[in-house]
Amino acid sequence: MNKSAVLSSPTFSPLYRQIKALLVQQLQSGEWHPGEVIPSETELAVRFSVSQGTVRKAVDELAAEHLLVRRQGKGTFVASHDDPRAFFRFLRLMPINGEIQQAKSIPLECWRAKAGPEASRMLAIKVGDPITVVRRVLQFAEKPTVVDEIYLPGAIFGAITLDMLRDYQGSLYSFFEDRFGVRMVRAEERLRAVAADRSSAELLHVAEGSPLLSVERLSFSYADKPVEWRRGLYSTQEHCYFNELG
Amino acid sequence: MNKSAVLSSPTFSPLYRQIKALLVQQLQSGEWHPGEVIPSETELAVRFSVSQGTVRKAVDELAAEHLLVRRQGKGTFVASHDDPRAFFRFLRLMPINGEIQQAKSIPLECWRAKAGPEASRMLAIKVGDPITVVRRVLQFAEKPTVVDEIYLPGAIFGAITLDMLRDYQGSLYSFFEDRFGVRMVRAEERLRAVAADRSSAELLHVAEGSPLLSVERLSFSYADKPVEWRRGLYSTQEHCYFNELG
DNA sequence: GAGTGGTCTAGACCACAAC
DNA sequence: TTGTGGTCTAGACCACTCG
Repeated sequence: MNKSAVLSSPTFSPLYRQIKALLVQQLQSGEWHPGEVIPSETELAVRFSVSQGTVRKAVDELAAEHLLVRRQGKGTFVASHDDPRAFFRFLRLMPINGEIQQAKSIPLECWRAKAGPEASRMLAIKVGDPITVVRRVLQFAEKPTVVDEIYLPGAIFGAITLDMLRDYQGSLYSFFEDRFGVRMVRAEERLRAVAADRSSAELLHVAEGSPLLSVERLSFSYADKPVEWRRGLYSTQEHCYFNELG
Repeated sequence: MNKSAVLSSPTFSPLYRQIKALLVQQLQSGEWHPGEVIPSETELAVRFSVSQGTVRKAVDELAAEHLLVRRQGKGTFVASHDDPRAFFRFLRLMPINGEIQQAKSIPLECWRAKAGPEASRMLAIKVGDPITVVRRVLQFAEKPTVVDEIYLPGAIFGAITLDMLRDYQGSLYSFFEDRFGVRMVRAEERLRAVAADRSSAELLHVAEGSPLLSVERLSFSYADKPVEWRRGLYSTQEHCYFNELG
């Protein structure tokens, strides 16, 4: 194999990154599903005609980005939102006092709409394209704590119904993963403090006008494709948004 | 060197982690200062009697944790808060519209006190131990946006005065680094939405009772030693707290 | 050209999990 | 025992920076 031709190309990309891109492509194409093992490093090395160390470096990066999960002695797996270790990566709310509880999602509404200027900009679709909107409440220990409004491109999630959401056991991202083959890989959140509107105040059992944490999130799938935009209002009476600055 | 004795010890720690620990120790002891180069990989390999690859893996992890910064062709440097790339790692506030501006810190007060139960718990010191408290406002484009109250262990920061803070050009963490040799390595933040009290409302030019973002931060130096606890109130009229969920 | 970090290889051996 | 990921080594060569 003529490596020098590859290595000295004008837009230099090391071999392991090319391997990485191939692996991401496999993940994106749905060849390997969340929770499944991928071929061993030695097999991938043979398949791509590179050394095991090069595959290793590619897998290392994908593991650091939480696309893959390594388990010594068992193999390398496609990351999944079913994995309990992934639960609190996208929901940063924790009780101020007391231990962590599991959240319970209560879907309220689900309807179709056409993308307005904001949704179309966020989701990188055209104004007027179909979108699906979900409204739900999140409870901790029976107490309503978050109200979310979730905007999804209809092209992908057009088939969602309220009943599907109600029947599903597990997190919303597990639902997207299992039912629609869409895995959320990373997200951007923008937080502000706002006053509770009447409707949210009722749902969260707080006074109208009391301070709530507004969390806008844009989630991306493989290839940095935006696939979900949501706005949540968090009651922070008994919970706080936890963040680690590395 | 008898590696097997090391490798098969009951609390197994790979060689590169031991090297990493040694490097952290050097950083902590102040042998290498922020902004300076550290010895080259090959020299460290000789010094520690390991291969260059092992040193490399140790340095890789420290670079990922932002303790070191690698620059191809130049060397490996001790990370510093003076580096513009580090500015926005600890201040996650950005304008909702418009481009990023530089923050301006306005120190208001600086006094000594004795640690109460909360400060002592956070800073891992005894109740009654001396602490230094700083109060300041942060401005963006001349608009007051954040009011901070900062609690520091007096044993380390007892010498701080309001004049020192006023005279210093640069961020507070650069100040700690330059003047006290204390480098903040990571931090935990807890966010809530609260109503503005009278004093903060005046400082931030908002109405009393309007929603503010409360950000409590505990910062750690090397060896996970807590060295700063602060509470900030952020006005999120024109700014938002940006967070990336990896 | 000399020195630094960055990539790639090949091979040996260790730790862990499963059968 | 076998197969997986994890560690460690030694050496070659590439890319970048600076004098």
